Amino acid sequence: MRIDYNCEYFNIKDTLECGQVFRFNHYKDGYLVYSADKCAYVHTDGGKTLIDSDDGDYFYRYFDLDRDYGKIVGAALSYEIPLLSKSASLCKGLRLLNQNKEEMIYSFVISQNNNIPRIKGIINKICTRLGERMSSPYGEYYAFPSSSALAGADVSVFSEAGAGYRDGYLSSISKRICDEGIAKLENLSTEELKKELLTYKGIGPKVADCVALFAFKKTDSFPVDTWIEKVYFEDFNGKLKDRKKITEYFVNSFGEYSGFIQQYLFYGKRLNL
DNA sequence: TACCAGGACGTGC
DNA sequence: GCACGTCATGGT
Repeated sequence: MRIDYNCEYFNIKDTLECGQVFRFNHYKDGYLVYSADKCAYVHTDGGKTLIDSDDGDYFYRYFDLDRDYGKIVGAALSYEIPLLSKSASLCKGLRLLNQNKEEMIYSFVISQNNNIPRIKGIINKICTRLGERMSSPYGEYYAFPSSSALAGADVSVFSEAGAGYRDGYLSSISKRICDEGIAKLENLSTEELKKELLTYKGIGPKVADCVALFAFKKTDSFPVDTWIEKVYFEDFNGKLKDRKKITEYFVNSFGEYSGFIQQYLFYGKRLNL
C-alpha cells in the first residue's frame, strides 16, 4: 500500500541522512528504508513524499506522521540562534523517526567512538550474517537480527563484522535481552529510562540519550557527542566540559523540543551550515 | 604519523 | 566522586 504526505514537513533525504538511522539505501529516485524486519520504498513526486510498503500502519508511525512539525520548526526558529535557524528553516522536512527499540540499542552501542559510514557497514554485515532473509517488490534484504539470534552468535561474528572492541558489548547485551526482554524499559520517565539503560554494559550516557530519543521518543533528551560538543563551544559560547552537564544545559534550554533541536543542530553542523 | 569518528570502561586516587 | 589511559577499525 501507499501513503502520501505533503513534502513540506517530510523530506526523506534529510530525515534519513541526518544521522538517526543507519539502514537505508538509495534506490531509483528515492530510498529503500529498513526497520526491524520491514522495508519501504520512499520517494518524492509532485510535492508529495510517497511511502510504498506492505505495512502502512507501521511506517505511518515510523515516520512520525501524526505530529505537527510546523509547530516544532516554529519553536526552533523562535530562539533566533543562527545555526539553529539556518538548519530548522533549510531542513524543516526532517522528522524524528520512531525506530525499533532493540535495533536502536545495538545500533547505538556500535556507534560509540565510531563514524557513520562505518556504523552503517558494521550493521549491514551483522544483518547479512544473522538476520532473516526477506523479499520485497524491490529485491531481497535481511531483517535486523532478533536478540536471540544475536545472543546465539559467537562473539567473533561481531568482530568479523568490524565492531572492534564493541563485540563483547553486543554479546553481553543481546544475552541479557534474550533472557529478560526489555519490558522493564517500558512506561518509565526519561530519567528512569536513562538510568536503567546505563545498567547495560556498553551503554553510557550518550548512547542512553540516543536510545531514549530515537526509540522511546523521549523528546526531552539531548545526546551530546563530538559534533554537539563543537556546536556547544562554537555556537553557544559554552564553557562547561562535562558532557552530562552540557546535556542538562540544553534540556533546560529547550525542554520538550530538545530532541528535535538536537537533530537540527547535529545535522546542520555536519552540513557546515 | 597522528588524529578523528553520534564514547564507555576500568583503574587509581 | 573525578581524571586518565585504553579500547578496534578505517579514513584523512
